[in-house]
Amino acid sequence: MEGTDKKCNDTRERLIQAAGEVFAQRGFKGATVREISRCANANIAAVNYHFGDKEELYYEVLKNSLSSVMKKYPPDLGVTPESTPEERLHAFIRSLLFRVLDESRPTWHARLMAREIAEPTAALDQLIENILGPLYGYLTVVVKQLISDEANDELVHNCIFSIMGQCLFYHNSRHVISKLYHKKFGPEVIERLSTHIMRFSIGAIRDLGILDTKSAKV
Amino acid sequence: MEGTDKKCNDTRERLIQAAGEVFAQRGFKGATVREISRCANANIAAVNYHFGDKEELYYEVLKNSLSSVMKKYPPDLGVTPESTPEERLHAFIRSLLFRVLDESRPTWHARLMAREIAEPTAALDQLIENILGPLYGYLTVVVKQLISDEANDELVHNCIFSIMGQCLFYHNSRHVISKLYHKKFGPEVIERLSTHIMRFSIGAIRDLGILDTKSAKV
Amino acid sequence: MEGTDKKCNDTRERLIQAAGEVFAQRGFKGATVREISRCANANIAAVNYHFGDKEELYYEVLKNSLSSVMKKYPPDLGVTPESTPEERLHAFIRSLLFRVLDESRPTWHARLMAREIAEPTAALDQLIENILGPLYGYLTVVVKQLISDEANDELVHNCIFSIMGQCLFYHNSRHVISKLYHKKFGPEVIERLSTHIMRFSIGAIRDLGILDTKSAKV
Amino acid sequence: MEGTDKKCNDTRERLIQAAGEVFAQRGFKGATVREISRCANANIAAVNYHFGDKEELYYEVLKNSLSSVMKKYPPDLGVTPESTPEERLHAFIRSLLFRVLDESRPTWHARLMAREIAEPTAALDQLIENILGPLYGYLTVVVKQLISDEANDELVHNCIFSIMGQCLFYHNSRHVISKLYHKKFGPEVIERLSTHIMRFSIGAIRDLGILDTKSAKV
DNA sequence: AATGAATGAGCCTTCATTCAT
DNA sequence: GATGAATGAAGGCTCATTCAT
Repeated sequence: MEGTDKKCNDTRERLIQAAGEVFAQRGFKGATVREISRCANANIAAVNYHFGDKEELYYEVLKNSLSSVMKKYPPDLGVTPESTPEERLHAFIRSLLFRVLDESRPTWHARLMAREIAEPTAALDQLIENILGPLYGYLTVVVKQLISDEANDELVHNCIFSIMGQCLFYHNSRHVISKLYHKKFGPEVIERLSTHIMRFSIGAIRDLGILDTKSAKV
Repeated sequence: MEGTDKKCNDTRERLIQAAGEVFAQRGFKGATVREISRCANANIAAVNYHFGDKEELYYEVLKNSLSSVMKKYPPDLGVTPESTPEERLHAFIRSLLFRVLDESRPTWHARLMAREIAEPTAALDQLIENILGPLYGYLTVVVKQLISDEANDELVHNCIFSIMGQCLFYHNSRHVISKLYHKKFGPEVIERLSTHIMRFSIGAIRDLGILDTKSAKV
Repeated sequence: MEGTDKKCNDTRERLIQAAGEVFAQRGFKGATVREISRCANANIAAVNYHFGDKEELYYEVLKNSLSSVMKKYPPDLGVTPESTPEERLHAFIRSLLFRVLDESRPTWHARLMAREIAEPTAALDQLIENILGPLYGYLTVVVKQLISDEANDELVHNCIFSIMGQCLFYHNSRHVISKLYHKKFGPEVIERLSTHIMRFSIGAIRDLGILDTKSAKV
Repeated sequence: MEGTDKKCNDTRERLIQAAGEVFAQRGFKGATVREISRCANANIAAVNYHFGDKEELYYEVLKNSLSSVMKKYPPDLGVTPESTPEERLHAFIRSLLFRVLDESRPTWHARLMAREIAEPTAALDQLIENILGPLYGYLTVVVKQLISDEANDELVHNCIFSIMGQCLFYHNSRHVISKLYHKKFGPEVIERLSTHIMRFSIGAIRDLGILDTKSAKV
């Protein structure tokens, strides 16, 4: 009994893993059920048997991705209650960069989400609710601490976008960067990039914070 | 006389325009020759007649896009020889944001390029050589002027990426942003965003420049 | 048990039979996958599923044809070890004529080979290696026995070609013959033709053999 | 005036020549109007303009071929009124072999006819009436002279077929021959082949003639 | 529960032909 | 008279899906 269940869950699980890889690499349209099945060492009908159709498989993959990522990378990864806002920001950036750039591990989770962000399907809402919303919320708190709790909302949003944009850029433009500057994103490089983005952002926020405080006073 | 030319070039031109829209919206794989032909009010065989095949049409669209964009938005758009580096940076950011975000005009050019950047085809090299290379080069000069002509190369690159990342973020994450913050990117909003990115970046660069100068002195 | 196998092999087999007919009648280019599928009572995608593509189906048909023909018509069909060379030659001619002309059975095998001989594809090598080579080899032995074991090689080849040519003519020119002489190739006619070719060839070979023996003596 | 006519007839003539080559090489189905037009340095619409459609062009090519061949190779080529039947037969065979095998000249005429014989179109009747009928008729006379004027009709026909078959074999099986025996058909080889066929046939006919005369006497 | 076979819609492309000048 | 553009039917093939076991 357990054997069959195991076999069955095994196939299901292998399909999700394989589909994750393939969807992340080729996109929803570019991925074929045949390739996914082959990568998962499963029958071609297995996808429809286990998930109904290709689209449902995609949602399942994304859902699986969300819970997996939420477990592995809590938003406050590596910070203690006593950490300064600067430390929190650095940890946030570092964590995001590693998730998005490190290709030494099977990181199709982040790459798949990047795809979903750029070209949303019906699953975007789930992604926002479970991952992106909390992520942006956490970053909002950190940025507010850096500026001032009474900071102008628009300014805070803009700062968040500036930080997120810097991080995601390295993923979205990775092909151009590697063609233009022959750069590969090994762990040390990622480490230095995260330091740069942290400094760049903190310098900027301090500057803007002063302006904001002034204008707020007026 | 004009009639024949017009008729003949007309179909070809209509195909390019239609293909631009469809490729930008659905990607190369997702786009179908049938839809493109229909949008262009052309026969389905017209694509093959004028361009040989779908791939060649795609290249032609991109090439057309390049020259069109290069004409409309020269890298130093709106600056005079006497402009300060800050003014140049602002102009650069503003121009980039408008190209990428303004949906009041048929802006498939920029959207198509964003696709090509995220998921390159064989045409990426052309795009880099004709557009992205010069763009990054121009920005490099401006950033160097802001920091110091002898600035550390890695620092300069990182700053460029930070600026580009902030701008492109609004395109790549537009769906998420509009869902999370119900923001639409009208002209005034874009104007304010560009001011923000300019200030954010200049504040940061000054900060980093001081650090860099110090370390250089050591 | 038998049911599943039967159903499954059935479609594949039906496709091969139907493709044989259609290829033999219309040639590789003239045949359409749609017509083959229809003749085989199969879905149009079945060809792709079972054989990959049209070309691979063609090879499979020809390969199937080879083994089928080799089983039914061994080169020494109907002769005993004690048969005289004349009897062997008659049996050879008779067998070849029946294979090529008898339209009372589905003889697309021979007609398909005739096509392949006249307008070869990449599959010609297989045909030569498995069928034509042995066939010509067997005929060579018989002709050598009729002339002399030390017969001039060129003479032997020429005699083989003369014999083969006489036989194949009735296939290649069948339309012209039936228009000019209103001849249909029923079994008795084929029987008489084979007798004619046998006599014609033996008379000729004896004549030439005498000449050859003389010149060899000189 | 003459210029335009010349130009016009020129195009028409070039189309026929080009179509002859292409039809002979690829067959009716395999040939494309585009390739023919290109080979003839003509516009793609020229075929339909001058001939109505592809099929009509084919007929025109064949008709042209007939008259051209009839002029160049009269059935009694190279024989005098005093020639013996043996000399006539040799001349006939030699002429046929050269027409069919000699690839040093543009001999698409014969190759096209060979195609038409193997896979007739509606134009076969013309071919038979104008070329093949007279050809077979001439050969009938020669063979009758060799046997006896009162020879059995069936025997005469069979002998004709045996002779024609030997000749055409070298064309129809040329690919197999060159693969099996690495033979190329240069002028000297053709010369020797025609001598062989002549001897082979005359030897055979004499033999059969004796038999026939005997049976006729009975 | 799980599979290999079968399906039909839809893809890009090629073709002979016709149209408008 | 002659041409380049445009047409639509049909080609081979791929795909996600369903069927029959």
